[in-house]
Amino acid sequence: MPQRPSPHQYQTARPARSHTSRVVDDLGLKIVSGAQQQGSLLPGDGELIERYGVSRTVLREALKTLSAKGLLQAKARIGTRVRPRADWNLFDPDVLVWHARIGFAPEFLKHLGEMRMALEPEAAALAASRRTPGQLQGLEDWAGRMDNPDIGQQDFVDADLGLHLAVAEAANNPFFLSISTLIEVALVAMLTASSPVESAARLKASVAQHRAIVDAIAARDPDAARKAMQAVVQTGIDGAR
Amino acid sequence: MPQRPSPHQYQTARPARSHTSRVVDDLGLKIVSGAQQQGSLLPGDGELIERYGVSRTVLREALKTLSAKGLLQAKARIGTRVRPRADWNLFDPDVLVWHARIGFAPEFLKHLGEMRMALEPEAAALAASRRTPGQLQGLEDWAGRMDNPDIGQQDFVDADLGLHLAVAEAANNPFFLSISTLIEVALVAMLTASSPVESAARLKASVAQHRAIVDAIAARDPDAARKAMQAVVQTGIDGAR
DNA sequence: GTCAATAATAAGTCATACTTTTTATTGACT
DNA sequence: AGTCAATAAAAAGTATGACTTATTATTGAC
Repeated sequence: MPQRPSPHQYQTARPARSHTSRVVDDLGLKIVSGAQQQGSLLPGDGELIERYGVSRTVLREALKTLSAKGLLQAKARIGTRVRPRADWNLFDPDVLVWHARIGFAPEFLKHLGEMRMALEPEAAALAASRRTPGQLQGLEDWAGRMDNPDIGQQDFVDADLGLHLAVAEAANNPFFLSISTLIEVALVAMLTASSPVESAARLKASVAQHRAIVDAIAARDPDAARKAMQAVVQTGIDGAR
Repeated sequence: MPQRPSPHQYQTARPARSHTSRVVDDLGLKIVSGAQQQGSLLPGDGELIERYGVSRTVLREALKTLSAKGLLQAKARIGTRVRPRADWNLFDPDVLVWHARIGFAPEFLKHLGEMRMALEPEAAALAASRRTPGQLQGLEDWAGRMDNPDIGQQDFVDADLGLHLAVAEAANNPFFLSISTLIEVALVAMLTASSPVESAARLKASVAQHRAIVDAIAARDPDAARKAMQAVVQTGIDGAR
């Protein structure tokens, strides 16, 4: 049973409101949600052109975009099929946001948590050995923002997210940059799934956990950084139940 | 100094030799290789249409595909720019294969190794707790194939790759399926970078290491599986140095 | 019953004209 | 001189219609 979608505004939310992106968005959402099933054949151009009230040009460019993300495959004489989920590029920011928009099924939440547990602790460990002085300063700043006692709910989430993204960046490995949207979606998903109003005690504990990550990175201690991040991610997973 | 590209045939190698895919391929390679620099403006349609000898339709669909992968961004009145590498979807199979085709810079090899080290041990740990009987059988089969004393070079690589992909699949988490191409590219990269003819002793050691992974997964021992996979990946990284 | 010619279908391509968005320029007005 | 709004220009975006190619199913000869 999917949780309700969160009101969070994802970075990926494109202001590009062209006809093409409207069609991409709607079809992408239909596919990810299962309204257009895996392996199924899309309606022919004629029907889709009529459904969306666009030209063949727009429709084809939209299908090209979805094909590029692994969601569709066109074959002559057959038509355009929805590819099996195993072929989707789940790390694609759009695909991730579509998953977020349909609400988070517990199963999906679990899978997201497992990815965070694989990636973020390693990112923290790498950051500990490779962070630049400037990156460390950025991390300290984010930790400082979280530590503000009368911080609002939204600002806390932003600071939390900012810190995690800063860790990923400080790993100085471009692959960890590519998972920024995954971190964003996963973190927001877990915070959304947990109680909307966290107790002051829990907030304080969270701040301390995050501070431990930054301290370990400051001390250039990869193992401590990894452990500290594992604790944070585990807390997030537990909170989301 | 990039290593030479390997002769390996990647799964992603599309037989789709349409005009569009030719343009996508060529431009994608130019961008990834840096021949078309990050942040730079692409030539106007007129010039690209002439360069590739295609229609505007084909050119636009190619640009849409590259935009979908995060490589390009179009803005009215400005033109189409190559986005900074931080925005590329490095997990996209095509983007990965383009990286492979230009040869592996030591830096890129290091980053790939770090990703493997983050992902594969966790996949092995998850597989240990979640693998189905059928998946276990598949793993045993791959290990058996590697163990053949008079196996050829190519068949050994195939079995090696097959086993790693089977572990990722047995994690029963769709995100780990999405990194199949990453595993493939990284593994081939490391085998390519290491000595082309491995000694019999090293091959035997490799077989034993892989067997340990399968045994741990069979025994439903996540920690042992994680450790065994870490050893394998570390060996690959060391060999590539 | 096999196999090759062929018909049918949907994707792919081309050419052209037009619309919208965004930025730079121009020129009036304070 | 400096501000600001009207306007021009450039490039992306959209629309339309006709045509080509690839692939599969059908047909018919052997």
